[in-house]
Amino acid sequence: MRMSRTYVPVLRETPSDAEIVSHQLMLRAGLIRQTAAGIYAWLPLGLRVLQKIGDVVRAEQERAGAAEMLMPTIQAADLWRESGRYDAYGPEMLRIKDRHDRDMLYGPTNEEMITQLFMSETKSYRDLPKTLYHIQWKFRDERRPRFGIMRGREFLMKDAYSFDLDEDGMRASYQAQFRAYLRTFAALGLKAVPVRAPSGPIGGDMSHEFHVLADTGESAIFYDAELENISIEDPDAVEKLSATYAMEEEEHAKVTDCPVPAERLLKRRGIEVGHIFAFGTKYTEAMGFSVQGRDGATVHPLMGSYGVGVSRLMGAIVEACHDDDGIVWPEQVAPYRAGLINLRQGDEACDAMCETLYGQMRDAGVETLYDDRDERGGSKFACMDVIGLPWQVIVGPRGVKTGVVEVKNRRTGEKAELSPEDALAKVLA
RNA sequence: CGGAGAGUAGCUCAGCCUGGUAGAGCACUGCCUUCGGGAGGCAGGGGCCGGAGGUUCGAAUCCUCUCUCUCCGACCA
Repeated sequence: MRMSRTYVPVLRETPSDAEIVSHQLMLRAGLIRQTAAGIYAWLPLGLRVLQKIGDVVRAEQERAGAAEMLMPTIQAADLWRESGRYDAYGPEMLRIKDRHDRDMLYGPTNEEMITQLFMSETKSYRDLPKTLYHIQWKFRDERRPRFGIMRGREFLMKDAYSFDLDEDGMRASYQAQFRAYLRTFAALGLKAVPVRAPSGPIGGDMSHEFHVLADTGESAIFYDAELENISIEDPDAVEKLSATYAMEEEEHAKVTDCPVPAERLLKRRGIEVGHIFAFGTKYTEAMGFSVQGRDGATVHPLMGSYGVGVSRLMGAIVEACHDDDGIVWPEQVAPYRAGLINLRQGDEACDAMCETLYGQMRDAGVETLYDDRDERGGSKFACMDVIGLPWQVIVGPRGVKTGVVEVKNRRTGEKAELSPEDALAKVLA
């Protein structure tokens, strides 16, 4: 994409109402703009990142055997009356009326809806187990939205729902998602710690929060240093992680005899990006969903639900991946792989070199953002650094004379003068 | 929802206390000089000073109400 064609409103100054660095940088890099309290528009660059995060999430859900679908954002209040949550939910739920004065709502989550959809054609134990998910916009009318996209009112979330015949099955579904989460966060280049979550009507070991470690995280977590030695490649990773001490500050405070020796107990800050829990028959009972078992008896399937804050993840990634000059995107989610900088737009030789390279990069499958604007070099450098693409290919009159371009790695700052062919190879590798 | 603060140019902000022709830097437009890490000069464009009432000869400025946004706290992917 050419800068001259897209919309990337990079800000030189930090907007005054952005408090944390991820919010500041997302605004400065032209990824998002706020349109109301806690509600954001995703500009071209921001949308690309959002989609890439979604792609990673999808790949791991697919691997875990969860099938993607898509449920609506607007739901009927009657559905929520069936589970009793319409009255229980409180002012966080955005309630609206349609033209016929029917009570509707903008969904904050989808347990009722998935149950209703799934139960209508599911009558036998042979139809289980199943895990379905979607990636959809949610709305929760937070009392106080803050931290930019991290605590917005409207947010993009992956939520999966599992249905099982018995508790062993539910546990297996839960663990499959647990594993998928470990893989997902690792694939995004993040270090995530699964933390035993307080709630969970089923029991302490069936609800976990996943926290991305970042100094600016909202919550403090305590965990056994041993946890960091557990590889997610380990076939028993889920069991081992589940058995390793990790608690949020509040819960940790309640623990009277912590099993971890003081020198092994780490305190870190984290951003909650995922939450999984199993809740059994709560909704299947309330909504009258039962299937017939092998023995002919009817049973209520056991459910679990598994959320990932897709839009929040973007904030968490920026929080974890930036330096003084701007964002430093992990390759998997960078809006483009490379930025092509023409230092002398309008110079015949520079333009020609850039156009050739741009075409070659495209043909080689390198997603490229070409800064073809008539701007000074210095401003293009700064702009590209803020945006934070993994690679920069810099074409200037000095190098063009001798047939070389400069390739810079955004993360390491390493620069090399190379022939265009070698530059392309470097960016590809 | 309690407490605090802010709304003036696209962005960052001054002006308000003490009422009297609406400002600066950056950004934007044109020209010149520049051009390898957010250059310099000259000339321009751009504002119902968040909104509504009030006080006054006169309100960005004082008073009242209201809307919006931000921060702190209690709640949450």
